[in-house]
Amino acid sequence: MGRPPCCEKTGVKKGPWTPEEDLVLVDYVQNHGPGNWRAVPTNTGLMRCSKSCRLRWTNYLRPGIKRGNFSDQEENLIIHLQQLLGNRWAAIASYLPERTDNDIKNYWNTHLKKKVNKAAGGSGAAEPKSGGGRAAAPKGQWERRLQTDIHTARQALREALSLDPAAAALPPAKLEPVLPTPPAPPASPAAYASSAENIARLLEGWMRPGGKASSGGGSGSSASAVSGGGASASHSGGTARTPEGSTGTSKAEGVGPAPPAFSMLESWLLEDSMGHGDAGIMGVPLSDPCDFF
DNA sequence: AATAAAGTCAACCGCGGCGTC
DNA sequence: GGACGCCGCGGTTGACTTTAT
Repeated sequence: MGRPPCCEKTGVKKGPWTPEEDLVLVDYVQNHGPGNWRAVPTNTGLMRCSKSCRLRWTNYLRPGIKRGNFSDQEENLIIHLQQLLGNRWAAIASYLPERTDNDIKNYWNTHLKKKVNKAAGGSGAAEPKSGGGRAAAPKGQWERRLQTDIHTARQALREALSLDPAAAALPPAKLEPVLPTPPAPPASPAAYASSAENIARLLEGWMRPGGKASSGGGSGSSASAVSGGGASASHSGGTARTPEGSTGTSKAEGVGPAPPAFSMLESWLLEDSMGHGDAGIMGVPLSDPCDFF
C-alpha cells in the first residue's frame, strides 16, 4: 500500500550470488566504500537490488567476518545477550564484531534456542521475546534501557566468560586496549583489500575441479558454490580457512583461538572491575537519568 | 545403496526509523 | 509539519547438506 516493493523493478536478479557478482560488488565497495547502496546497482550494472547488495556485503564480503565455529564463549555470550536484549541480533552482533547478525540469528535459531530450552527444562523461559518481532519500545527508549542494563549485562558477561575454562585461561597479556563500543566497520582500503582476497580465494575454489564448483546450487545456480557447499571459501577474512571448500559448518573447521572480540570484552570487564566505570559504553553518554522511561 | 528426515544457512521480504526536501 | 526515499533490522523461507533408517 504505502510503499512499493523494494525490488519491484523487473529484471532484478534474485537468489544466490555468483562469484562474478561478488567481485563486482567488492570492487565497487573498494572504490567507493560501503554505503549509498541505492547507487550500487546502477553504477555497477549488477542486476541486484540495493538491499541485496548491502546484505551480501555485510554478511559475506565484508572483511574480518568469521563464519561457523562458534566458541563456547561466543555461545555463552550470545545466550546471555539474547536474554538481556531479546532478538536484537544487530545489537548482539555489535558485541561480536566478527559475526554478522544474520549468522548469530541463524546460530541461535538452529543451535542455541534448543540448547537453552533444553537447559531450561523445556519451560520455554528461554525466550524473552522482546515484543513480537519489533521492539516493544521505541529505539531511543530501548537504547536507554539497554544502558541501564549495562551492569546486568556485565554481570552476565562475567558469568558467561567465567563459565568457560578456556576464557579464564586466557592470558591477560592478550588483552588489548579497548573501546567498549562495538568496533567500527573497517574503513581503510587495506581492509577492503582483504575482502578482495576473499574473493580471490573464492574464485580459486570455485574454479578448481575438485572444488565442488556447483555442488551447492544444485538447481544450476553457480553461486551456491559460494554460499552453499563451498561457502567457506568466501570468508577468509580474519580466520584461516582451508580452500578445501568444506561445508562451512562448524564441524568442518578446527577450533580456533578465542576471537579478538573476547579480548575486548574481557578487557572491558577487567576495566570495569578495576573501577573504570561505564564511561564510553555504547559510546552514547546517558544524557539524563530522568529520561529513563 | 537408496530414501527419508532433520539440520543448516544464504537470501528474501516487509516494516520501522531516520534524514532530507 | 508532512511527504518521500533510503537504510537497517528481524522474521521467514527455500535450497542444500548431513545423518539416520
